Amino acid sequence: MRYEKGHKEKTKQHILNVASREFRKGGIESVGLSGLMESAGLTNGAFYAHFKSKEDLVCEVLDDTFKTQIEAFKEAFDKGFSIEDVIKDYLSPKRRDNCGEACIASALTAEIARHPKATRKVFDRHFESMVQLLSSKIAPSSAYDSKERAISLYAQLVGTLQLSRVIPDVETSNLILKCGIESALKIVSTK
Amino acid sequence: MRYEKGHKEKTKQHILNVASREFRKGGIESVGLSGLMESAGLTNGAFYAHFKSKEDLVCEVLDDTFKTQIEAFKEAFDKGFSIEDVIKDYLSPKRRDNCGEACIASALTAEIARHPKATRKVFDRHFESMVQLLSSKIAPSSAYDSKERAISLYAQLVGTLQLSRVIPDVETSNLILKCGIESALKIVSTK
DNA sequence: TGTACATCAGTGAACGCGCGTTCACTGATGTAC
DNA sequence: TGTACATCAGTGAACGCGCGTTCACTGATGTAC
Repeated sequence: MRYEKGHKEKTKQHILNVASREFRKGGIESVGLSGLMESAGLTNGAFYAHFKSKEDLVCEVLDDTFKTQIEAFKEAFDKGFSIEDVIKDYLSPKRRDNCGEACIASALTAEIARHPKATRKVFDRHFESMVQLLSSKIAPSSAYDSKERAISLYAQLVGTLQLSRVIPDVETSNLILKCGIESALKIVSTK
Repeated sequence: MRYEKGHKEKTKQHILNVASREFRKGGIESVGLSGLMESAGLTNGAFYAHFKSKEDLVCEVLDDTFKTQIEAFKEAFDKGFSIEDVIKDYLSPKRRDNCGEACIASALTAEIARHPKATRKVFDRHFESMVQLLSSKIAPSSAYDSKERAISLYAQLVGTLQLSRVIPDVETSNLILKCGIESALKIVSTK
């Protein structure tokens, strides 16, 4: 064949990576498929050799990126980073300012809430994994309690990052990050 | 004149109300101006008699709705409702399910973060008012501390409502609301 | 070994459609003389 | 009192443009005989 084995899979993964970055940066709706394929170094027509529709792409991006980000958290924990470290990294100015490389939930939750149920189920699946991972790192009193605190924590993280991004004044924005970290640390600490 | 005095102002306010609801329901980008004007009982061409551009409409909606919602909070407090009551109402299934009538920040923060600085400044102005109002209702240790807790609280509220909306499973979604309330109550309580 | 055909990732023009925006026009009213 | 004109909120067709999607085609390779 013209292309080496696994070429198509590589191309698809490349499109997924480019789409994930552009979605997080500009929102799903603002990304056009022609522009996206051009960014990926291909032409518009090739899109449908890889995906059934734009909504199909959204599902695949959500699945792939969320999974990757949970894996990254796991790796951080495996390397010895604490949940406190992870919180501080998540709510860092770097994450705030580089939306395209940051948490997909912080960028797209509100928009995906308006997508079809099938798409939201993909989100749900990974949300559950994320909560499970976070709760396993929260100092336990009981398993149930840890899960509840993991959910609160995740909501705090997502809400904080979003507010810090919308506020144009950098000092206020930094204060928001600081408050989010403070609150998140309280949530994970045993009392 | 053909129309009674104040007619144009009434029409403009009506367009603002319709736009606010549609923006919160479907996101700003998904709302077309022709459809919007039709929903308001007018034709597309009339739009530019009231607004300079779609972005101008976004600013005016943001200004008007955010102001109204802060007023509504104030009125609730004046009527004797506590901050705990307000939190429970904010994170109720009713607010989650009626996006078009709920908090504009929970619906549009992520999208507005991608809008021009001028638009985000409108958000900023009301965010500061909201924080001030909330902090005045948080049991004080020091004024600064109350402000920080008000910011954390607002981020918790926004993040929780968004996550509860994206999750299709109603039980999980209710659990998210419950966890958000729990965490929010901890933030406002003196310790 | 040489030729005819099958495969298939990617090309690029075209489809109908709705977008934000513009603008000449309508028509009911108020004003001037 | 009657007529001519100004006002102005709203109408509705039209603009160029980019959207998601379709599809006939390309061309390099592998396979069959």
